[in-house]
Amino acid sequence: MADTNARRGRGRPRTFDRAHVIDVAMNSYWSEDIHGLSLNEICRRAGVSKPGMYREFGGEDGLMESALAHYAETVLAPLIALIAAEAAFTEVLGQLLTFMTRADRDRPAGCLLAKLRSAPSRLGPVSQARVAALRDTAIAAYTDWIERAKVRGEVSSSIPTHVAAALLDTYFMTLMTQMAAGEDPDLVRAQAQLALAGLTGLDAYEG
Amino acid sequence: MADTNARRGRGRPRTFDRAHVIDVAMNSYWSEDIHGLSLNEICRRAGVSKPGMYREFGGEDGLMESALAHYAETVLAPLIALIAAEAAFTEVLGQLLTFMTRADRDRPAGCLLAKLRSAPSRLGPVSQARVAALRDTAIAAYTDWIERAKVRGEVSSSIPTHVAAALLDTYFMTLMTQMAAGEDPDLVRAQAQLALAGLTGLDAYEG
DNA sequence: CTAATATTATACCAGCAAGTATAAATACCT
DNA sequence: AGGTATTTATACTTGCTGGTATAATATTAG
Repeated sequence: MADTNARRGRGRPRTFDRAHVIDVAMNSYWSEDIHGLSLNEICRRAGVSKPGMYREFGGEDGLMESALAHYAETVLAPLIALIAAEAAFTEVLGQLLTFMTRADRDRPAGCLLAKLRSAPSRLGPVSQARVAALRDTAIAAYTDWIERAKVRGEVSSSIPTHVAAALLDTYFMTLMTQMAAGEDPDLVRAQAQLALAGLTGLDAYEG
Repeated sequence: MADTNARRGRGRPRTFDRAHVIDVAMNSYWSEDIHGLSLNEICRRAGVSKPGMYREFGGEDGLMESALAHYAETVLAPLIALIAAEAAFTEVLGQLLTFMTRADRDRPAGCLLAKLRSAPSRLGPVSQARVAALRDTAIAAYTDWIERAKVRGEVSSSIPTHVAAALLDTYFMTLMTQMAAGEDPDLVRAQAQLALAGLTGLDAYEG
């Protein structure tokens, strides 16, 4: 667990806790305005010197990429797994919407990936590459999801898969941005149900 | 027209062209990354000194608000008028989508209001207030539009008006952000048609 | 006990931001 | 002509940023 400093050799013993720094960075980027959050400030919060940060991550870009990678592993991966599961389309969609519009006290509102995607100028090349890769992963998962649902007749085959996948990607990002902005979860969810009703062919408000 | 300096009195004659400065600022904020665009740079582009800028607009906040107000008058007002017109809901919606997804060489891609709304930390209090007011205006226009369409049976009365209005607001902002990001206009439009199909009850891809 | 080495922490650098003090310039009025 | 009012332009301040040079510190190897 906490033995990030297992290796013993010559030289001054390491006090730099990589995992802790990544955790601080992830939560900071996740919960606050990215444009107003400097590397200096993260160093302060993590109790780490700036040269240490550069030694470990190579700079702001590397730190951001590491934070995003950690976010993908711990937060995004379970959602991708849910999408890949064999369950009814509307069932999975409902679970996703419920999860995304839940006001969770433990974790920040919104989505770190959505934030970084809407602030590309703030990202270095490494972070941008990771953002693009995560986006591709998501699109691929949506594409597979839609195609499976079409086979089952849960999604109309008249809707081009790439359009449906793009809409899921687009709207989930929008939804998480709304949640990050503190908008009313009920209204956010109602909008999403209406926006995504076209996928299933059902009216969101019928019956 | 060009007589912004009509008044003659004592003192050095004014060379500061307010309308020109607002035009430069509007187009700069509209077409470029707001977080990377400094007041210094706009002064340079408009050929104006910084003290002159402060004298005229009070600072960056005032300039931004003036640019946004000019945008609202020249760009947004015609769209609001279109929405307020008495025409079939799907007809107006189609015109709006066509207009918004058109790659116009004359004006920058995207929407200045959408940009400012997604960068609230970059805005001063005056600009923020104007953004909020414009949003309220838009929501009111959407609300009225939806209600008129419901009376005509063009929009199902089972959809709460405030949800429909919120979705229009949300999705138009998203759409314009996508256009500003240079995404494929055809895909952007297809997504929008799918996302808004639930309003009219028609499948976007049926027949 | 010394030398080599790995890590830390302090203090610095250049660049750019928003905002302002101050002095020069150019007009009208008497 | 000379005083007064108004605008302009130069140059400055302060504060922050990402990034780095340098010196102190703490360990192991011999």
